[in-house]
Amino acid sequence: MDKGHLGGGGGGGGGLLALDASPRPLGFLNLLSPPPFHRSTMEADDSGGGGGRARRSVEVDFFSDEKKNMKKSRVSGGAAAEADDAKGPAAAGLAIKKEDLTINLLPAGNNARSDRSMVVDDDAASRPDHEEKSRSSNELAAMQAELGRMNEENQRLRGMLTQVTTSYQALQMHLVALMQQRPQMMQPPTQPEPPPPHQDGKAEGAVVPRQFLDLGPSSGAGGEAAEEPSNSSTEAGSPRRSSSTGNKDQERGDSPDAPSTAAAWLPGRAMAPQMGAAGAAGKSHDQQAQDANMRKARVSVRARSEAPIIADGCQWRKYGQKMAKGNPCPRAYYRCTMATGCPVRKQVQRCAEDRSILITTYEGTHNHPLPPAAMAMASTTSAAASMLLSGSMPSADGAAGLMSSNFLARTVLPCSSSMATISASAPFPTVTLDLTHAPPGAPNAVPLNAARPGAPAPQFQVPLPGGGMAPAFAVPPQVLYNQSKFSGLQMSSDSAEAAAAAAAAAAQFAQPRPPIGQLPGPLSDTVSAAAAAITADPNFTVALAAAITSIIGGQHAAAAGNSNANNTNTNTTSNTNNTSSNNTTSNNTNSETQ
DNA sequence: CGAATTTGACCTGCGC
DNA sequence: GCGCAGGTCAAATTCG
Repeated sequence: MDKGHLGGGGGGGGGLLALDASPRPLGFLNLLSPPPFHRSTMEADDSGGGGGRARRSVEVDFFSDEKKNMKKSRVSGGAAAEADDAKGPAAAGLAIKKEDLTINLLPAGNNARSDRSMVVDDDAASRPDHEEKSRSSNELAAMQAELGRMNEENQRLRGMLTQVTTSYQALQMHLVALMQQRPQMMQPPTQPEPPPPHQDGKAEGAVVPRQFLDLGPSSGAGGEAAEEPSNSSTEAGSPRRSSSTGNKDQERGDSPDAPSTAAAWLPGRAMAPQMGAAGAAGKSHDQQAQDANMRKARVSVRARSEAPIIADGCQWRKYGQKMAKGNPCPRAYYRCTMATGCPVRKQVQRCAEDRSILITTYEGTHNHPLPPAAMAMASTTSAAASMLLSGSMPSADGAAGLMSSNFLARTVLPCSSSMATISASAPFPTVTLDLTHAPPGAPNAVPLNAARPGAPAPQFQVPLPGGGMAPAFAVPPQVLYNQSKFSGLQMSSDSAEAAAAAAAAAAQFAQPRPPIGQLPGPLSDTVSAAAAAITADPNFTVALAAAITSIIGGQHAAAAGNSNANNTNTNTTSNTNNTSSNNTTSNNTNSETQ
C-alpha cells in the first residue's frame, strides 16, 4: 500500500493545485511556487532530478498541449512560427502567455503567431492606403514587445518571490529551532537549518535530508549531535524487527519514566542503549527532566473520516488495539514501518461524541527520509510540536513562552483562521489540530474522504498546515477538556505568506495521490478547501489583485477589456488542459513542491 | 508462505 | 500497596 504511496503515489502538488483549482488563488499560488511556466525554462535541467519525474509529467502534459497547439498553428501559419522558435526556449512560458495576449489584442482572427510575423506580413502586404494599418501594427508590435518585457520582468519577480518565500520558510524553521533550543541553552543549533535561500521547487533537495518528523525537540538534549548522523546510522544500526524489541529495551530500560519513551525513539537516543547505561547515567537529572517534558510531545489531528485511518504518506503497521476508558471505540496503535527502527507511533481512535471524527495522535521522530507525500504531515506535526514545545517550555518568562507559541502558531499554521489547541498538561504536551471545522467558505468542510484505491483500507487525505495548509482549525471546547493547561491559539491567516504556505501545503497534499486515473475528487476537495481558505483572506485578495495587475498591467489599459476577457479564457483553457491530465499533473506538482 | 492484523497477556505509571 | 488504565508484546490468526 505504501509502496503505492511512495512509488506510484506522490500525487500532484502545488502545480496541480495551482492549475486545477479555481483560477484565482491558483494563479497566485503559481507565483509562489515554481510555476509551470517558470518550469518551462528549467525543464531541461530539472527533468533529471528525483522529484523531477512528477514534475516532468506536468511539464510534458502542459507543454505538450501547448506545443501541439503551436504546431498546429505553425502548420497553418507557416514560416511565421519560426520567429517564435527564434526567441529560444527560455521564452517558452512567455511565449504562451504572450501569444494568448497577442491573439487577444489583434482585432481579426489573423492568428498572430508572433509579433514579428505580424509586422512582417503587414509590411509585405503594405499598400499606400494601408499606412494606417501598418502604423497600428507597429504600435501593436511595440506594445507586444513591451508586453514581452513585462512578462520577463514578471518572471524575474516570480523567481524573487519564490526565493523570498523560501528564505522566509527557512528562517521560520530556524526560528523554531532556536525557540526549542533556548530553554535548554547550551544546545547547539537544533537544526542545521538555514538552507540555501534558493530552492523551493528545488527545496526538496535540501529539505529531504532533514525530512524527519521532529515531534520532540529531539534536537534538544545531547541527541543534537547524534540526531543528524543518526538519520542514517540509526537505520543501519538496528535491524527492523529487532527494532521493536530494541525499542522496548530502550523504552523500558530508559524508562525511569515515560519521557524516555519518546526519547528512546529519537535517533540519537537509539544509540544510548548501545553505549551502555553509563551514557544515560551521565545525563543530568535536570536535562532528563527537560527531556521528559519535551520528548513526549504529541500532535493530535482531528478530522472527519469514514476511513479507519488517515493517509499521511507514511507506512504504518498496527501493533495493538485497546479499549480506552470512556470511549466505546477501540484505540489502535500503529508504528511507522517505513524504515527499520523508526520510532514514530501513532494512535488512532474515533471520537466518542462524534464517531465520524477520527483522532490521530502522532508521537516520535522519524529517523528516515520521508516521501514527499508524508512531508506535509511530518512538517505539520513537527511544526506543531515545535510550537507546542517552545511555548510550553519553562522559558524565562511565561509570557515569552506564550508569545512564542502564538507566534509560531501563526507562522506554522498560517492559514488557519480558527484554532489549534495546545496543551502542555500531563501526561504529554499535546497539540490538537482540529480539521473538523472548515471555514465557511470551504466547500468540503471536512469529509476529505479519499479512499485510496491501492490501499487495503480506505484512508483519507488530510490537508494540513505544517506543510502549509489547513482548511481550518477549530477546537471545540470539549477537545480541550482534559488538556488545557496552556492556551488555545488564535491564528489568523496572514497575507500572502499564508497563501504561500497554503499553496505549499496544498501542493504537498495533492501529492500522495495515486498515479493513474484516480480521484480528482479528493484532490479537488483539497484544492477547494485550500482555495477557500486562501481566498478568504482579504490580504490575499489584495496580493492577488496586485499580482494580476503587475501581470496584466496598465500596459494594456487600452486593450484591457478585451485582453482581460481573453486572458481569462486563456487561463481557463489551460486549466482545463491541466485538469484533464489531472493525475499526471498532480504527481508533477508534488515533486515540484518538494 | 510471508506479511499483516488480531487479541489476550504483560508491563508500567499514576492516583487513591 | 493496590487497583486502574494506558501502552506494548508476541503468539495466533488471517490475508494476499
